[in-house]
Amino acid sequence: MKNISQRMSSHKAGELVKDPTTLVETYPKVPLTVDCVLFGFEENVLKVLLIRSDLQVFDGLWSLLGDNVLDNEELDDAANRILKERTGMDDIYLEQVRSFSHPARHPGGRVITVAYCSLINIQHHQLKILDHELHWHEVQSLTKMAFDHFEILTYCNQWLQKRIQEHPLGFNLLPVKFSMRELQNLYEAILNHQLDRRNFRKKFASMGLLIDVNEIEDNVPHRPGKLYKFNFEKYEKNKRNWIGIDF
Amino acid sequence: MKNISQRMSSHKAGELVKDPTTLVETYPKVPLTVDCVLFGFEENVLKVLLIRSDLQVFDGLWSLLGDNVLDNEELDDAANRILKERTGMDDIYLEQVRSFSHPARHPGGRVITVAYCSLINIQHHQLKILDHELHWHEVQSLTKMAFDHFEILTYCNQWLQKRIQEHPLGFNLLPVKFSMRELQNLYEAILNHQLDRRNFRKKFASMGLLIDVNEIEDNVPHRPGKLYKFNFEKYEKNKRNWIGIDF
DNA sequence: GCAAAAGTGTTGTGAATACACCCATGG
DNA sequence: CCATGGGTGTATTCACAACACTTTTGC
Repeated sequence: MKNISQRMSSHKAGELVKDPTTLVETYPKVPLTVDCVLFGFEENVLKVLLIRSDLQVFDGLWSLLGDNVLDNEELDDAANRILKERTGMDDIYLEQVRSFSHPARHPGGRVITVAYCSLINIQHHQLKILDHELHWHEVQSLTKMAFDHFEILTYCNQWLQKRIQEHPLGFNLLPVKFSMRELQNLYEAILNHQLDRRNFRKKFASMGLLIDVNEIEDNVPHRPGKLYKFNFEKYEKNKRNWIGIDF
Repeated sequence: MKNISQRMSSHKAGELVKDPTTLVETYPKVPLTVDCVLFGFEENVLKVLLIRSDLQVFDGLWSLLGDNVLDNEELDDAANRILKERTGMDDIYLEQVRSFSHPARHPGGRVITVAYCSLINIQHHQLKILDHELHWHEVQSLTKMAFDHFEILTYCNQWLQKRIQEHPLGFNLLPVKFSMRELQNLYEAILNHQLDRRNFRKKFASMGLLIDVNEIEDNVPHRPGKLYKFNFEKYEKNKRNWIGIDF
């Protein structure tokens, strides 16, 4: 396969390429997939939606939800399509994380994949995941998966840990109305770290991004907590710009 | 082109795929390139290394340094290869940023590209860039480029702004020995923001990651500043783990 | 009244900010 | 001696961390 130096020497320096289509036809082509890491939160545990691998070499192992990218399909669209096919939902938080390209990552030959993270509220789509091949798995309990999917999951989990500290992603995993306790449980589960309850509440109170909906928890065997929803509009308006060296 | 539902219906549910190679052969294939955003720093200005596009439709426009990914080549390797071909250097800071996949981003048809950022010290490789098609361009002065490269550059520039505040990347753009003034100029150029000189020095002093090499600047028309080098070993040992909500 | 979690305030410490003067060097 | 930028210190403000008691509800 030609690399750029060889191609460049095939036409005179300074001479312009008139037919880009012919040029592109000389490029090697690779099979490209998107793998979605669908995170959810249930019973105070961070979970990920997995499917049993249908490859015999990975017999019994779990894999991420992936599919090949279609002709002329944007990667974002491919990820949204997979999400829709699996959960029936659209308008879901979804973000590209990174590409994985180890030549031997797929037993069927060279396949490059682009990992996407999505955070979904498990309550909101329980209907579609009755398919017995799909399963919400505790993130912490996984060690081995099909392909390089464990590596991808680990990377996305770290990405999520960092991301959730700087952006209000967590609210996508919670019900629209949630208690402070639920919010804190979510952060503790994702960060895998205990947080001081008073300081946590103080922090969110001082941000002024939670709206008290004047409702309280129901059916709890103790004093019910107040419910809040997140003020996405205010957040979008006041997004801060970071200046500050910190490492 | 088949998507996953169609493929899945072509073999019985529960039946395992025995020949992954045949499966992969059914995947659509796309031309894949890597584009390197090579940042440099000179005359207190952030620059990027560009080449004149050799496509006629982009006549006169500048483009990033890119090349197609070779068969069985890792993306990281492709990026390093391009870097080596263009600057003659290896062991350079290089990181994958994200993929760009708009179907019409390349006039020759569907080409997906993965953007990499690299930070290089302009002084260290002046020899190889005498090629008249290569040029260090001020990042701030660019508005229009070939392909979607202006979009990629803008994205990478923002990525760099964030990254440099949390990781000691900046030192890759400076000479091994540098003055506090040079360091601050670099940060101000990248962040596009003035910083208080005393607080900047205090911050870096308190981190304890700068080694005083007991040398001073030369040939400056004023009191010469002390020179430092960055203590990469100490940084690697003490890398901090972030816990803290901030948005 | 007991268990269980909600709700709340203060204090200390360290970091970021704002700000002004003297010093060393070259010309 | 003058111009230029190097080098330093302090006071204030703010954010974070640590920490304990009272309140409300279900049972």
